[in-house]
Amino acid sequence: MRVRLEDVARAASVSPKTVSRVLNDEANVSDATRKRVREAMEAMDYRPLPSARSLAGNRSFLVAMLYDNNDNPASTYLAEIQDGVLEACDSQRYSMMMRPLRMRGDDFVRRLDALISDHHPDGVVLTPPITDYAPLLKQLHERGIPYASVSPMSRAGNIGVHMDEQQAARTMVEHLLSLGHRRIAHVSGISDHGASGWRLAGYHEAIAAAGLATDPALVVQGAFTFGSGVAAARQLFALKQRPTAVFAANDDMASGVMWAAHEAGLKVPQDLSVCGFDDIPLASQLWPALTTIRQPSREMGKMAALQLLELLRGRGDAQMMQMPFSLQVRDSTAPVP
Amino acid sequence: MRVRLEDVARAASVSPKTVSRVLNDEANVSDATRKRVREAMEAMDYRPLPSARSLAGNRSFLVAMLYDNNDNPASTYLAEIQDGVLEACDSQRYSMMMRPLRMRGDDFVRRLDALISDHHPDGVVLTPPITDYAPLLKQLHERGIPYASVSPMSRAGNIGVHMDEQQAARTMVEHLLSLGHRRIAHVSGISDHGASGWRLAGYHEAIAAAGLATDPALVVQGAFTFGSGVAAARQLFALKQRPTAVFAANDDMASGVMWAAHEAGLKVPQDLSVCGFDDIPLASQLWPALTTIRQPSREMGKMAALQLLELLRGRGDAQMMQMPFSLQVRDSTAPVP
DNA sequence: ATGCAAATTGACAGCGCTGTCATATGTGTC
DNA sequence: GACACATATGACAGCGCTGTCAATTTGCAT
Repeated sequence: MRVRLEDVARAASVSPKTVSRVLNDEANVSDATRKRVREAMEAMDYRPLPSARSLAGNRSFLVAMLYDNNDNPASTYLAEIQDGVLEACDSQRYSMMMRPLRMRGDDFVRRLDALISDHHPDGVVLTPPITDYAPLLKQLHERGIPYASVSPMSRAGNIGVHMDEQQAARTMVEHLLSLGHRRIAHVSGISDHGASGWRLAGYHEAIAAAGLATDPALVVQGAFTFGSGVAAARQLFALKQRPTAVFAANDDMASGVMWAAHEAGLKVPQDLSVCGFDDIPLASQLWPALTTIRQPSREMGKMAALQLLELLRGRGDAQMMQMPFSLQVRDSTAPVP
Repeated sequence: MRVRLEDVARAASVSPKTVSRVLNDEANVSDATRKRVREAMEAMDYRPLPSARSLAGNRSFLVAMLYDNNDNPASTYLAEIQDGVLEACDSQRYSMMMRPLRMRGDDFVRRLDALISDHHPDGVVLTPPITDYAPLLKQLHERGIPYASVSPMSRAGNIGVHMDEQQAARTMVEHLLSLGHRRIAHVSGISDHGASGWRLAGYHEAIAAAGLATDPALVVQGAFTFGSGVAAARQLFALKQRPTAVFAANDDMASGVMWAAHEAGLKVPQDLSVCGFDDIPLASQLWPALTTIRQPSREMGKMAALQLLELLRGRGDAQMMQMPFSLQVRDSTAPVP
């Protein structure tokens, strides 16, 4: 039979309520009693029943990780974040649940409400691209659900983690500039993903800082997919003065650019330098291996979740943490011919 | 304030117990009453509280999806299965939870027990490679936890889905044979993954059926990683009589083989045909695009979960379903020179 | 109509925990 | 030593639902 809180109480010769206090790290338990109870719990391998705790305490010990699977077909990026969030939740004996949530569709609020009513998460972790969707944040506020974001930008008042994508993009373009490139193209992402804007801004910033003129023809809109990278590259290669380097806003599109280069008979990196963003597994498996930006996704998920849990515990010191990126120079970028 | 079962009961002029019966699709409720209760639920947008249901009913409405993240670093394969499982669970108002579980380590049973005691899943979905790990299955039986597998083979008495990997591998090799290849190599996977054995068996079967002698030098052990594919290929290319085609047991290794071919100055597919297994996104993004086997991962996850839910509902008609595979012929395989 | 089994409905306790509030025990002050 | 006050502990109800079992109604053969 299951060991209940009452059993522990009897074993430790205290009231059930005191065991409950120890279980929840509440104040007003003497050190001696606390120790005795802890030992009894340990000895009996006591495991509180989540449903009973939830019912009585009106909290679920559940964190939901929200993601938009519409524009994010089964990406490894999300899987890594998930891994980190899970690790953080486990460490504090919270449960974690993945919940897809399409931004699109007018029944968005209803679907979000259903999600909350059905699962009662104590808090949620938001992942790109739904970190900045206003109706979502508004609804979470109204429902009183705390949240933390894994976000491409820092937003006042929010907690979670962010990586300075603009700075990362700028660093990437500066790498190309240092190799002597002057005609540097950019393939941008879906415009309503925050990330696209920041990466584009970093590109512009670097170009401007180098004293170069911006050529609108060198910026082509993509959609974060392999195919859109191919299409964008074809467009770029058709220019009278084709670029000597292409910076794609993610690795999938960069792969597409490389594919199109093959197709056009351009050798990478001899004739064309190509670089991406994200460092997906594919990046190091391509031939040549792709120069890209690496962000610590797993760590970001973990940190964001820890911030959220901090908030749930009532401690006020949760914050927005900045995470580092790193430039991965591989074989797809080389000095300008 | 939250709408409770009691509120619905009052609105429908029945006892709470009757509402409970309707909620749980139990027998012995007249059609008229059932309809009236359903309408009241609908009108009031009633959502049962999971924790109360769990506590009173001794079931969690939770399905855990178990995976071994040790040899499966953030793969899209798992993400797709997860998607399918989630869809199935949602459709029956069950919750779903991902739980990593390393097979390795002597505290395996303790970790599994902790997982069960902490979350109380009503059932679990097993994913490769832990579908056939005997201590796991034994422990699940002892704890009385039903499970369904997404498995590379059919095991008597188990429920879930399986894909005939041996047949698929055989089909792939037959494709190479039909292109005229006779010296066909195989790069196998980690030996304690069930999948490796079945794919290897399919390879042997096809070779034998074609009346060819098996050459042990043409079968090289890999580890399902890109790097191990490179290493295996180098070994194969060093043979006096090198193969004209390589069938790798998964796409990552096939990519490695292609990389090594580049390195060795061999053109794919002119000088060497290469094919893989799984159809990961990378497969169609490689240049040349990879010929491979596609399995309906998402659908498999969904079906496995539905079988499990069937079992949980007490209906006895849950079974092991066979799922179809499809040969994706792309650009990495061509007639023998 | 009458009796009897089957179908339908309801009363009530209790799942394992926590919130509220009362009680007991210690601590410092003059 | 008497008092106020803080700290520590416990008694008890109840969270929202379901299991058990008893009560009632219905259907059907007589």
